[in-house]
Amino acid sequence: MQSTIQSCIHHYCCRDLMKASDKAKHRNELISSALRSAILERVLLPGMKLPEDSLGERFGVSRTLIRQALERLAAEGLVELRRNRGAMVAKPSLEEARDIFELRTQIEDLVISRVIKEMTPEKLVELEAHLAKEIEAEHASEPISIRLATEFHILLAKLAGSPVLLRYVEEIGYRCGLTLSLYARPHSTDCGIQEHRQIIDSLARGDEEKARELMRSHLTAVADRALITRKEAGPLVYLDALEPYARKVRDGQE
Amino acid sequence: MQSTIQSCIHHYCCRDLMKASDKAKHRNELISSALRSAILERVLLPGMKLPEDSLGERFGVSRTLIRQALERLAAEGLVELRRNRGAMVAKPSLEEARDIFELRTQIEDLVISRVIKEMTPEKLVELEAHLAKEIEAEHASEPISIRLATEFHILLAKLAGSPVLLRYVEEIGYRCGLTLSLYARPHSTDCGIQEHRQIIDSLARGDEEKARELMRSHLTAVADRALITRKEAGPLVYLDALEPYARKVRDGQE
DNA sequence: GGTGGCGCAATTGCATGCAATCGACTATAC
DNA sequence: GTATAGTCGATTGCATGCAATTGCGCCACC
Repeated sequence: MQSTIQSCIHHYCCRDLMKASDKAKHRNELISSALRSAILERVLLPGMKLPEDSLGERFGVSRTLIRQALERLAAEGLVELRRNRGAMVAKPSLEEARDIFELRTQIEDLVISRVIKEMTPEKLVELEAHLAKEIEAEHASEPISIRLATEFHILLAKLAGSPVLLRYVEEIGYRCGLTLSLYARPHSTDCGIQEHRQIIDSLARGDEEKARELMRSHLTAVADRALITRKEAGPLVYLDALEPYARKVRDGQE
Repeated sequence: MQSTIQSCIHHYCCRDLMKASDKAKHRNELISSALRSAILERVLLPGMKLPEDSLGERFGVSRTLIRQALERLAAEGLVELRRNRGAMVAKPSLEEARDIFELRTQIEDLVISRVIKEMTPEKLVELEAHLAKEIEAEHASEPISIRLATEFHILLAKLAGSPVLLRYVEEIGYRCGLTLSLYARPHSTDCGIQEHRQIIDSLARGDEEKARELMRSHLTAVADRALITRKEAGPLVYLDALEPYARKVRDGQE
């Protein structure tokens, strides 16, 4: 009796949705994604404490899942985890920030040279569409521009067609986003939409040398514009602004 | 009463060992390190199942810790984690293997240019010492040569003086080690000790161009030598050879 | 008034237990 | 004999509970 329903679901899954079940994410991944977004959108500021209990309550899950998410983010460098003293949003040092940008420059150089080898009209359309979103967000002066700018680079990595490359560009891009939120002036959203524009154009022309050069100077420019002085960390209290992120996870939305 | 002993230890720690307590690793990290070593030393072969229960029993801890370690290794790409179906040592595809080596080449290029800027006689001595270990291991034809070769590159990254760079070189180096164990002939331990020799010499001369060129050709050579045909995965049964690794963790050794 | 030790509250570290899920096996129908 | 449905054992997913650790405030003592 207890098994009939389950069996149906089970066999249904196995037969028709084999791939979907592989794609199904664990809940801890949903939570770490939510926290990642919150960090990149400056809802959680560097230095904020992230106690397992409160987070668990907010997300409607137990500390087990929260801890898994935090541990993951710590491995990515977005969160600092100190033994027996809890987690907090990472506060990368200026030197660390420079190192990350340097590494990013090096890696995205590879992205360009790969993406240009497999460029197609469809991919160009995708890039244009993303750029349009960036421009729109800038006009509305929405605070998600850092995230969108980061996602432009991630989209490039996706189009490069190497999952490995994508994974590292994502991770390093996120870390750069975090450092920007710590060091950059809040509304220096001139983070190079124009430069994204030029990169797309070079890719469209198939001009690899130019595209690589542009990407290199784009990234060093972003770093130079941003990494000047360190802003002091925001309030250490822990905000309710996290609620919308939690709601999405609780409702099982992406 | 219950608190006197604890307090003593506590205050002792706090006062005299502040740094040590920060350095103290969580047990899950010890476990993931142990598993990582086991994978790189071909004690755990690609495709082997890694059930939480058996591992927990062997390491003398609960499934909670094992799972954390596995999750970490999965994030690093050494382990594949399929929903509700457990973990196994990753079996990177040939294409993935190529991508990783390509990325590695790109990153280690940066390592060279940084390490050469901060080269000192002491660092050269360290490099020489490591090379000596490699040669020794080769003569004894010990099976840890893949690990040692990997650690040569990691040592370089350490000497580059960027924790961020070190972290990624480590991770990608480990993944390359894993792919080598899947694709390379077991005793092709000619994995370029001679080439390591030449790289050190170039670094000693301060010849950045040459060193970068050597590193690039070294890595592509390693990849080309190795990534030819795929060996079929070893037995899926799960070996007791893990015991020495487990013992170290249980005894609290590094 | 400053220094050093102790207890307490808050928080994490980890083990355990129960329910859900998966793959394999068996039985039944055609 | 093949194909489909149902069951079972093994294994993971997640919540909960208890013990250990940490930092802070309090008090004594110099």
